[in-house]
Amino acid sequence: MGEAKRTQYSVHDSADGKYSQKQMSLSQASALSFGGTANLGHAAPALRQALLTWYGEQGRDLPWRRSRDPYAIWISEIMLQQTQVKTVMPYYQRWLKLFPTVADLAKADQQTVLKAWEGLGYYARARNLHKTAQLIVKQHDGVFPEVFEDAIALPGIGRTTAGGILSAAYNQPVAILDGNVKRVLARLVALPKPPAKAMKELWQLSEQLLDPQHPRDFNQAIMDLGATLCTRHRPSCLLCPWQSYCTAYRQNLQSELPMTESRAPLPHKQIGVAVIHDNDGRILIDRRKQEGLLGGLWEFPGGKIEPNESFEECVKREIKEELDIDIEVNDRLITVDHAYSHFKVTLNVFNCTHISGEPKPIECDEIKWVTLDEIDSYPFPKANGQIIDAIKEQAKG
DNA sequence: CATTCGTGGGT
DNA sequence: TACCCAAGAAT
Repeated sequence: MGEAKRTQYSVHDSADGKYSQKQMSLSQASALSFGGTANLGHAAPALRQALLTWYGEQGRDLPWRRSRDPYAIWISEIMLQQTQVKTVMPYYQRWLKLFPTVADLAKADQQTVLKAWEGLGYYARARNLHKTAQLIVKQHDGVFPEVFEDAIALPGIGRTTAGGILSAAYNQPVAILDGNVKRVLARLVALPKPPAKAMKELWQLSEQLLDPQHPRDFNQAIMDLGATLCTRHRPSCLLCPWQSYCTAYRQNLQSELPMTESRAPLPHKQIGVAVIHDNDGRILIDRRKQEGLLGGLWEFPGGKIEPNESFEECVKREIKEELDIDIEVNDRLITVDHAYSHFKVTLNVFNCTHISGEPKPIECDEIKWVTLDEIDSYPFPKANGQIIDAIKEQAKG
């Protein structure tokens, strides 16, 4: 190789700035020839063997792995969607004590289910768990379905989750493609594009590699590999059972892969929020509609500020529109900044006094006046926790 | 195929 | 600090 091999250029098309800017040499870039089905068929047996041996020695001891109960495994798979193991652990343990069986979950009311989920985020997962539990009781004799087509037809269960459950609970040879597997495979073949742009190829790879003799352990093992060694930052390649098979490692690209797509900055919204007090020491809360953001959870009413509007005007207007009552807007209680997955908010929270009118659920499902003792039994979004703390603090002092 | 869905942790 | 990302699914 001559001088050309050190030629620096962006692998990505910087013209549209879509991919993050990372530099690599021409020889490295030319090695990124993966397109379509990778030729890993011949190496699959050796890859399986190396991975399973490593898993036997270094695999994580996780509570749901000690169980073969499809219900418990299902719960864990849903909780683990876009959520780290460490975060899930306490929720998982509490959940199984609250709802030990599918039947227990099915007969619970949604508020109890959402309260158990409170703080985990992506609340459609909890609503779908509840719905699906009732479906399993009614349509599947109370047992999580063993047929892939039946499983993936259930609310909240996609291809990866179905594969995760069927392989873990029933040892079925069904492939998975979660964040860990995507990253591991992207490095293994030095995938020359963001995983999101190569889903078909990655699924093929996952299916091709899956050990038909040990699907349960293989799927768990490849996830462990991604979670503990083949991490996003500073991967431990020297300890990796796939080191000698890994194209990224061979090309010293492990820190550059997988490729990422840069995202537009999140929009920021200013929200006016009302903590409405009545004359009996109660506060008004409302339950959000089932669909959309934070569906089914409780909140303090309010809404987005309009151009050339003060926070006080915003709060008074929103409360009139949403509840059809008149209030007096008093002092600012607290200001809460919070980031959701696709936008940021500042909650400008004001103490308010109920003046007149019976509140109507115009843009929500339900309204309640609650005391500070009762409020803890309602599921609230994370950002509202600070507001509740501030109200309690205010009541003390 | 792109967007909408939470929250906590890491850099 | 600000941004990225984590055992994804639904629309």
